[in-house]
Amino acid sequence: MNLRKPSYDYQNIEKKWAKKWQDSHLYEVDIQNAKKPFYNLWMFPYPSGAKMHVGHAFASTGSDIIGRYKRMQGYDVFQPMGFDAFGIHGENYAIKVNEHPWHLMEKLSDEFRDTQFKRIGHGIDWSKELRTYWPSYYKWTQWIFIKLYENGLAEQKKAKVNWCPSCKTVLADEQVIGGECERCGTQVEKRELEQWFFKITKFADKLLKNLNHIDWSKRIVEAQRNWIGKKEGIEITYDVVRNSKPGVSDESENSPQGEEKIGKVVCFTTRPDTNFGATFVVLAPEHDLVKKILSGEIKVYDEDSKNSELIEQIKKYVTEAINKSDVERLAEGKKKTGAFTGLYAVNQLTGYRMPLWISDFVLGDYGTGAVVGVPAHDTRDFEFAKEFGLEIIRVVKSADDSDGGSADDDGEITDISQVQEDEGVMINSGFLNGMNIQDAIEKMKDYLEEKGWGKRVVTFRLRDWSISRQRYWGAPIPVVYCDKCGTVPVPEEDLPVELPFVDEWKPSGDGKGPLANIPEFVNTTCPKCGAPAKRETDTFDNFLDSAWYFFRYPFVNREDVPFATPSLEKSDDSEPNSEAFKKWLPVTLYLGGPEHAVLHLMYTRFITMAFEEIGLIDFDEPFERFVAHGHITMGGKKMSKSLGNIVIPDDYMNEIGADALRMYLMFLGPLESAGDFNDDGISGITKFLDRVWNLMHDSAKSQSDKSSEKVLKKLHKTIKGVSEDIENFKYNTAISKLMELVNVWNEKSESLTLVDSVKFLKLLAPFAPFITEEIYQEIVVEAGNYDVVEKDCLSRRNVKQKDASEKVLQSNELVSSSSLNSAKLSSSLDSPNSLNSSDTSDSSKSLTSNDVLDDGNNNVTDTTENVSTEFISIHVQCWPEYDKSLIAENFMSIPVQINGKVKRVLKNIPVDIEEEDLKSLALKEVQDLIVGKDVVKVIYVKDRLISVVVR
RNA sequence: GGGCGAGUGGCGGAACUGGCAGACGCGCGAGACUUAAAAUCUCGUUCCCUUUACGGGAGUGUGGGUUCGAGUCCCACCUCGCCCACCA
Repeated sequence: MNLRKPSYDYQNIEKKWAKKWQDSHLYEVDIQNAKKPFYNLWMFPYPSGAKMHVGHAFASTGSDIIGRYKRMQGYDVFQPMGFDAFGIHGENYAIKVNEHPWHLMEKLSDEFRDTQFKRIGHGIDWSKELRTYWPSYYKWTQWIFIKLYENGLAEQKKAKVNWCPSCKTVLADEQVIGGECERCGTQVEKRELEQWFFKITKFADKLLKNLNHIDWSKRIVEAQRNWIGKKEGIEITYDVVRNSKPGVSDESENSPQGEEKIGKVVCFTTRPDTNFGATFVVLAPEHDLVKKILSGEIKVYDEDSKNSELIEQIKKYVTEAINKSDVERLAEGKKKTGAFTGLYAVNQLTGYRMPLWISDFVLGDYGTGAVVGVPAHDTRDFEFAKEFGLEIIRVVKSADDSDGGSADDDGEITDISQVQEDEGVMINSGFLNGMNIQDAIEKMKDYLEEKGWGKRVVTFRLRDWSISRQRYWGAPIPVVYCDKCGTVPVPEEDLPVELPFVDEWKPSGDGKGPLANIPEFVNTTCPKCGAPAKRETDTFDNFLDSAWYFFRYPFVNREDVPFATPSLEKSDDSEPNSEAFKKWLPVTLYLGGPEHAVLHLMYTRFITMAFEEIGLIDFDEPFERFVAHGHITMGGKKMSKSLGNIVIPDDYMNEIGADALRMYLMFLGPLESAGDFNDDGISGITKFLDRVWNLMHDSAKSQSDKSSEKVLKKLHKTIKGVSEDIENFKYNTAISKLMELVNVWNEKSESLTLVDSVKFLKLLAPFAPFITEEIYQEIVVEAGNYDVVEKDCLSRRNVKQKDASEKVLQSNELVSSSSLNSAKLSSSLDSPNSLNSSDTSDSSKSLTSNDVLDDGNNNVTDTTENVSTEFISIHVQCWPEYDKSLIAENFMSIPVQINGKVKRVLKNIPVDIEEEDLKSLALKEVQDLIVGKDVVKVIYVKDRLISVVVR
C-alpha cells in the first residue's frame, strides 16, 4: 500500500480524541430525560469473520454522518451498537477455526468494538451495548417466545422443512436462496420434522397493507410485496371419477358407462377464464389424495392386480420426488416428470374427463397442492402436456387482428412460443367468447360461484416462520415437555433457560440439536406439576435475536423488563421507563443493507405487530424510516471471502487515518447505491484534508477581520447545499461542495473571519470528526474564542452542557451496575457447566476499558481523569445556518437559444430585469444569426434561459 | 420466467420539477519551485474540424417519438447489476 498520507499528525490526533470522547461520555444519551430524541439505528453486525470489513465501515459511517448532523442540530441522538453474535453464522465460523463459540464471539466482538468501531470515529453510545448471546439479553428473547406462545402466535407442528445437510439444521423459507442455504450455499433438502413456528401469516394482510404508507426505500417495499405474494383467485372443486377415459363424454350430465364417482379435488387458480381449455389436473406428491391412493383407501381399478401394479409405480415416483432437493428438481430444467393416477377429474364446463396426474412441479404447500392444467395458455402446463401427450385446446386468441389472423393466431398450438398467457380474447369458451381476459376472469368467477363449483379465495406466498434450529449456539427454546401436562412454557421467573457451556457443541446431523445429548440439560421437572419432564433441545433461529434488539437498546440496563411500556412497567422509575419508551420508539431512522429485505426486516415488522396484538405496545411498525444502503464492490464484484477481495479498513486507518477513510468511502458514490472500492482516488481526500489544515492554521486566511465577499457567498451556499445533501444521504456531493468552497477560499485574495471559518469546520465535522475536533479545540476552545464564536447558540449549549455533566455521573453508575448484573445473571444459573461468570464480568469490564486506545505509542497526555471537567466538543455545537441574503445573486447570466441550441450567453444581467427588456436584449444579441428569418416566438424561462424560435 | 435498479469523458461520478451536459475528485498533459526527485502550486483536459484566437460540428447504451428545447418524458430494443423464482 503506497498512499498519499495526510501531512498532519492524524495518528495521535485520532487517538487523543477517541479517548477524550469516551472518557467524557460525549455520545452517551440520557434516555430518560432527553428532550429531542432521534433514534439513529444501524443494523448491528455479526462477527462471522475475524475482522469487520470495509462494507461495515462504509455503511456505519453513512449512519454516523446523519447522526452527527442531527446532534449538531440539537437532537439527542441515540446511536447504540451491539453484536448479533448468537446463531449459525458465528457458530459456523467457530467450527471453521475450531474454537468454542462463546470464547470466540466474545473475543471477536471485543475486537470489532475496540480496535475498529471505536477507532473509526462514530458517535456511538457504548454504555448501551448489547450482544445477543449474553444471558441478560436472551432471557428476554425467550420471554418473547413465551408471550407469543401464550397468545397463540407460536405453534409446534410437524412439517416438511428445509434441511441444510452441511449446517445440519432446519432453515426458514427466507433463509433458502435458490434452493441453497443462505449461510453456506449447500443444497437444501426436505425433511419432515416437528418444529416451532411463529405465525407470521396471521399478519400477511397487514404486512402488505402497511407497505403502502411506511417510509422505506422503495426496493425493499417491492421485495416485501413480492415475497408476501398476495394473489386473488378461485378454488374450483372437481369431481374425481374412476373407470373413465380421457376427453369429453357424450353424456356429460350422466356418467359414461361404468364410471364411478369417488371423491373431489380442489384446485386453486388465478385464471379460471381458461377453464374451457382445461384438459388435466396435477397433484403435488404430498397431496392427500395421493396418500389415500397409496394407502389403498381409494382404489383406482376394481381388479386388485391392476391396482397394485399402479400403486407400485406411483409409490416409486412419489418417493423419488419427495426426496429430491429443490436444486435437483431445478437442475432437471423444464423437463417435466410425473405419474398418472388412473383417475379423472370432471370439468363441469365441458364434461371433459381430465386425467389426474402427480408431478413434482406442483408444490404441496402452495394453494391447494393441486393445479388444473390448461396447456394452451400456461407454459408449464404446455410442457407437461407435451411430455405426456395430453390434449391442448386453445381458448384465447390474440386481441388485435392487424396481422390478418395468421395461422398462428387461432389455430392449433404446437410450440411453446405460441402459448399465450397474458392477453387476448376468449374463443372456444361458450359464454365467454369474445371477451377479453380480465372481464372473462371475473365473469367465470361469478359463474362458478353461482353454480357452487368454486369459491373466491386469497392466497399468500408468505409461510409461517420456522424458528427451531438443531444447533448449539442459540438461545434454548424455553419449553418443557411433561407426560401429564404436555407442552409447558418455562415460567418467567425461571428464565433464562441458560445455554450450558459444553465441549461437545458441534452439530451432529441426526435431526436433533447437540443439547439433546446432555442429560443434565434435557432432564428437568415440569414447572406445572413437578413430575420429571424433558426440555426442548432445539435453539432459536438467530433472526429472532435480531428481530427485537432495537426495543432493548434504550432499556439495556433494566433487569426487570425487556423494555418499558405502560403494560410492562413495574416499579422502578429511576431508570428509563414507559415515558422514555414513548419518546424513543418507534426507531427514528434505520439504515441497513437491502439483502435483509425479506429476512430481518420482515421479522422485525412481524414482531412489532405481534407486540401490538399482545398489547405490549401501541404502534405496529418498528421504524419511522428505513434507508437501504448500497454495497461497496471490488472490481465491480461483490466483496466475498470466496473471491478473496475483502478489504479490511484497519490498514487504511493506519495508512491514511479514519477521517480520510470515512471521507473517501463517502465520496465513492451516493450512500444508497455505493460504489467500487479502488484506492486510486484517496489522494484527493488527503490533499483536501491537508488544505483544510493549512487554511485553518493560516490566520491571514481563517482569522481575517472581514470575510471577503466571494468566499463568504460560497460559504453560505455551501451551508445550504451540504445540509440538504446530508438530509438526502448524498454525502458524495456534500463532500464535493466542501471541496469547492476550499478551492475558492484558497484563492489569493480570499479570506474568512474566525467565526466564518469555524462555520466551515462544522460542516466538515460529521464527515471528518477527528481533524475538526483538533482544530476546534486549538483555535476556539484553547485560544479562548468560544464565547465569540458560538455567541449565536450559547444559550442552547449552556443548557446542553449542564445536562451532560449531570448525566456523566449517572451513566457511570449504570455501566458498573450492568456489569454486575450480567455476572450475577449467569452465575446464578446452576445448569451444568454454566457459562463461567468471570467470562461475563470480564467482558463487561472491557466495556469501559481503554486498553486498545492506550497502546504503547502513548504521547497523549491524560488530562481526562476528572470526567466532570466540562468538555466543549465541536460535535455538540450548533450546526451553522445560512443567510438567505448572501445566497441571492444580483446578477445572472442567461443563455440564448435559437431553435433549441445555445448560441450566445448574456452576462451580468440584473436579476430584477423586466422580461420584455431581457427579450429585446437577447434578440439584439443574436441579431446577426437571425437575419432574413421570421421570429415565431420568444420563450423566457425565468432565471434560466431565453429560447428564440425562428423559421 | 418475474420484480427492482442502472447504462453519461481514460476512471469514480455531477446535472432540483425537461432549460448552458460532464460539478467534484482521480488520472493525464504543460508550466512554476528544485541541482534533481518527491511534495506543493498554476493552467489545461468529452470527441472531431480549423495552424490559431475567434469559430464550427457531433455527443449521455441502440432505434423511433413528444417538445422551441430531452441525460431527464413516451414507445420498442440491447447490455449489465441485484433480488425472487416450476408460486398455478
